[in-house]
Amino acid sequence: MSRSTDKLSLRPLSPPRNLTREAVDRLASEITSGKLQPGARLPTEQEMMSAMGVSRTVVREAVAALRAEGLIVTRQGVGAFVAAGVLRRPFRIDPEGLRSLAEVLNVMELRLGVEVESAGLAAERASPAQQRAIGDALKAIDRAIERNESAIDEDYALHMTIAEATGNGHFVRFLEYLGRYIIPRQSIRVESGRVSGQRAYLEKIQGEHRAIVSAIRSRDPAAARDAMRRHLTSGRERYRKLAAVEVQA
Amino acid sequence: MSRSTDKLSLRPLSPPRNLTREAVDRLASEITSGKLQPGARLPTEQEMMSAMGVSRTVVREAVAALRAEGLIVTRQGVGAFVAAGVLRRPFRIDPEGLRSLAEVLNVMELRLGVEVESAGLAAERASPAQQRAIGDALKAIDRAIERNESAIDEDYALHMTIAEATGNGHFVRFLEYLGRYIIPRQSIRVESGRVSGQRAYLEKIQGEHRAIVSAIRSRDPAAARDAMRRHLTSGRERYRKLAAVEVQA
DNA sequence: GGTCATCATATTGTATGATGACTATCACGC
DNA sequence: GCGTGATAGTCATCATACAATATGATGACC
Repeated sequence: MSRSTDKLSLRPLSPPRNLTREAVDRLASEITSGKLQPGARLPTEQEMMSAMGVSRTVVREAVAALRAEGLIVTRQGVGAFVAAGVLRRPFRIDPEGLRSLAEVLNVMELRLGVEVESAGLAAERASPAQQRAIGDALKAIDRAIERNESAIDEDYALHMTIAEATGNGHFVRFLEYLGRYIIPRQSIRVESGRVSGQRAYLEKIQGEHRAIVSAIRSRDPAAARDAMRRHLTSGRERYRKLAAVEVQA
Repeated sequence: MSRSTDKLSLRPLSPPRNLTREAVDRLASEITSGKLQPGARLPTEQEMMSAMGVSRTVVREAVAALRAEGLIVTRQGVGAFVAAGVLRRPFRIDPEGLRSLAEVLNVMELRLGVEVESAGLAAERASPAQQRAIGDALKAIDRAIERNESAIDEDYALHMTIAEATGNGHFVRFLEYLGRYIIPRQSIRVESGRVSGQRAYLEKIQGEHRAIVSAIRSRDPAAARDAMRRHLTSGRERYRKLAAVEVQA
């Protein structure tokens, strides 16, 4: 830590230029830019080799990568073709972009939209068993607070149980996908914060949780949505303040 | 067409089992099953070769595919490792699953959550230029209706402009991803429906659009959210009825 | 004239060996 | 202890060869 290189900032240098990676990018851009229409045939491996000046290994690995991403399909003895469903590429959030506070907040906004609807649908549809699961998840957070734990996992579990109560698997999967981006960061604050304040903070959050669950119990979608919106909005504010403190520290 | 092969049910044979594909599946299952924890090191290429009895070409292509999917990362001179963000795999909706009406409705629900929030944020944040773009998109739909067109593209464009007005790129990208799943189907109805009813139907939808845009213009997030919710909810109902008719036909 | 077997050719799939580049590790000298 | 250099392990790339498959042309057969 005492090294003087900290302030030198002679980093990124060059991103380790990797031929395969380069080839993948080039081909991908040809496709996504529309130069190669869906169904169109790609150049043969030989042509790509000479065109890009690389060996067949590189070309084949690039093709394998694009095939894995679903961008192209290959047929032995025939050639490689742009996949018909290019437009249906997976939705993904670049983890690298999450370095900045703004990006994290952006993801939280997306999550908010999904979770608000999730709470509303849960209020409409939750089965008795699901209602029970939600109640159990709520109690689990209580117990974790009692044990003076951060209750991160239990918190995530509650949101997940609510998503499951929508009966719509997409909500669960989307939250599984997004949740991981958001939750871990929150642990930073709890761990680094003063322990005395943590308890009060968790109690406040738990109050918001109770409002959500209560609305779901009474089958009031509008109230459930409002409660979830308040919960996530204040959570976003908490995160924003925390991050601001961290930056200046 | 008069051939009797129609009833023979000669299945498309077996999906051409190629070694690379097989290797990818095997490795991927090792990872997603948790046998290989994030950060764990994979066997060396040589070990995988002898373990699976394939050539290095196959191993390397499999590794390239997994790297493209973000499941593993390779470091030259060191080895291949399970990516730290395995849990953060891309969110994707299996197009095959969309055959059933229920699945399409499920996707529409997810979209509703995102778009409702999108409208709310647009009402809060839309810049003058973005407000203008939204107004233009609305007028474009009017003109399309005037021309007796289905206005599918213009409809999609309006939703997109609203998403852009959130200033949050994730909303745009998410809608780009989801939109394609939903919109195309709607065209079926319009095209197959009686033309006389189409006009009235489009006017009704356009009324909903106007309510959304008006709320965004007056910077009323709650009203914008409500209007968008009504629009998409009734859209969902329309689709449900239509699909029910189609099935029995 | 139409159908089918056969062949030539093009292309992707797989195998193998060699070489270069990068990294971690450890012995060595200071 | 700390930097230095040698060394071995590993992935990255290249080159070549052969196998498997698809396509179109050609010709035999009825």
